[in-house]
Amino acid sequence: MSLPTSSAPGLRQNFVRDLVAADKASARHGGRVATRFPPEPNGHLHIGHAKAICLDFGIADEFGGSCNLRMDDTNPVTEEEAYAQGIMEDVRWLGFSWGDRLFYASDYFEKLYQCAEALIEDGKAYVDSLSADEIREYRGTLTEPGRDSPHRQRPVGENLDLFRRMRAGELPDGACVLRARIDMASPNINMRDPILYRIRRAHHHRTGDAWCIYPMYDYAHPLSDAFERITHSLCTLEFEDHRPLYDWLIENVRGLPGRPQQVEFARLNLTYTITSKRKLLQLVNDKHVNGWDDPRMPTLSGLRRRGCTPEAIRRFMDEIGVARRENVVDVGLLEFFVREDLNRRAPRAMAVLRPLKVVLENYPDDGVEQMDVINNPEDASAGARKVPFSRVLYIERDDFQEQPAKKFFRLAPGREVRLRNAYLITCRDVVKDTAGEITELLCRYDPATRGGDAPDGRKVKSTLHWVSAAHATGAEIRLYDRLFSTETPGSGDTDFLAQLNALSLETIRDAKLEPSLAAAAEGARFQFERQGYFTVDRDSRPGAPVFNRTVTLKDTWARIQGRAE
RNA sequence: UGGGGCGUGGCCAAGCGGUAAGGCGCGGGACUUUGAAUCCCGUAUUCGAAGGUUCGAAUCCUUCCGCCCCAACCA
Repeated sequence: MSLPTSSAPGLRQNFVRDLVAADKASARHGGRVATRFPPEPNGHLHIGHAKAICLDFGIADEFGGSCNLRMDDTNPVTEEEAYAQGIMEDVRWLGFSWGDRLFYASDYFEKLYQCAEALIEDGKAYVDSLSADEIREYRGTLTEPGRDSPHRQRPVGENLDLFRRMRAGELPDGACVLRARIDMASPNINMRDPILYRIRRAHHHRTGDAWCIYPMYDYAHPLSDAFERITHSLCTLEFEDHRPLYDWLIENVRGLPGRPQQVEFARLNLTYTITSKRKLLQLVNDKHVNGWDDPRMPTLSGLRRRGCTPEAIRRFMDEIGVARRENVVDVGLLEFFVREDLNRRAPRAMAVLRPLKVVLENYPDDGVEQMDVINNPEDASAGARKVPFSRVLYIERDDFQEQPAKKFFRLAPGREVRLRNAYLITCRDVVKDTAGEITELLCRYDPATRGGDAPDGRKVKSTLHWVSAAHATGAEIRLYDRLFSTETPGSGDTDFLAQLNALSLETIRDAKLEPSLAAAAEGARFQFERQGYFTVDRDSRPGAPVFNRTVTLKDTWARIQGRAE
């Protein structure tokens, strides 16, 4: 009954796949598989949505089915066309295609309306004139049953007339609603005569002012699924309690062309990561970040700008699986896949974030050599380049310790190390200013070690990256460490803003880069030796690129600090 | 005695009556012109707990414990 595991690239651990496979095998939906990804265009997609996207499109892909992109735009007050456009861009970027199957729930408004009239005619829906407060009161509580509305027995003809007047705009906002007639005593609150339509005079981004009544999610969703002949309507766990209502509508609305089934799975939670649209919107609105695509944001556009690849995200989703269990995945796992992917494709480059001057006393004053450097040891096709070397260089400040700690292998007085792809050098002296700050290192190089190998076979314990001072390109580098927020996922309405301290952004303005990087194109990704992976930001200026750090090397800094102690 | 879900190592997660996959992390080793990567090896006598059924249980039954979701004219 279950299909071979790990057939498709990804979706390995996945109960949904087994379920769909069983349905397909038993020809439950005529052997068809049709899914949909139904975002509400009221914000931008984030990493949590990526799980749903990979699942919806992945399942369709795996079973030779189709996946529709449907904008769930039934609430005009929060939705905008610009968001819909952003959503499309993000889904495409992630690597999925909906072909010509782009839909809007608002396209179904007329159809949905006709279905509602039919429901009324069948005695299965009625217009309620209670106020919102009264409806809440009549609904009962978690432990007490609800009570029938005094309007519950309104005759069909009257319901029809009122509903038509609702549509015609004869009734003010809030005057009444259309409700399904199900069971006010149901233990499932969603079944206590749920509201199907409300009056809301708001401009809709697509239908304009054509409508003043709008369908509720619970009504529009199952019917939209049926209209599109969706077979498997995948959604997150919180909609579990809505399934009986979903099924009720599928069964009680006449003439539906399909009989979709709703299947729920657990949403993705990531440590340190905010995946609440409301909070993300607040970050944007309150200007804690510079827009939805700020590299600190967990939005797909933010991750993209930060240099994260869609391949890495998909691999991540494959690996975390799909289950019905609440989960909080360590963001380090996402970072692992970003590193894994970038390691293969990002060329290496030398960059010095916090420069310390090194003068090679025995190197000719005006000498310049072009060193041959491999672009990516993981990828021979990436080729090689020339990097200028001269008497005055910069190395990383952290790569020197005047009094080296026990496990510190890099440069120290009297010690010999290798400059990557260049020479072995030995530190002879330390120059300080009047304040005692180290201003430069006086070193000697071994002319016989060009390329980094000693003819006599002697070894050094460390290899440093460097940049020729006279040739260096200045750059601005933004370091983002551990994304977003320290708030514990799922902690609800805690003051997450107070915990944004991990939304750390350190900007280094005087970093020194090897000259080849001056012309790096926007979006290009590099691994700066031992500093992590960096991406050229769109805000770069000619000759002075701006880099965002995509992700650090595996715990580099923690290890260095830990071992240096 | 409201309803609906879920509990497998630090984090995910397979398993569906035959004697605990895999990934991340972690520990150890090899290699190394990035303390990265790569490559080996190790990492749950145990599946929330307690009973029971069975030759045999994480898988079946019973009870208990814990966690999540639901009372928007949001989705």
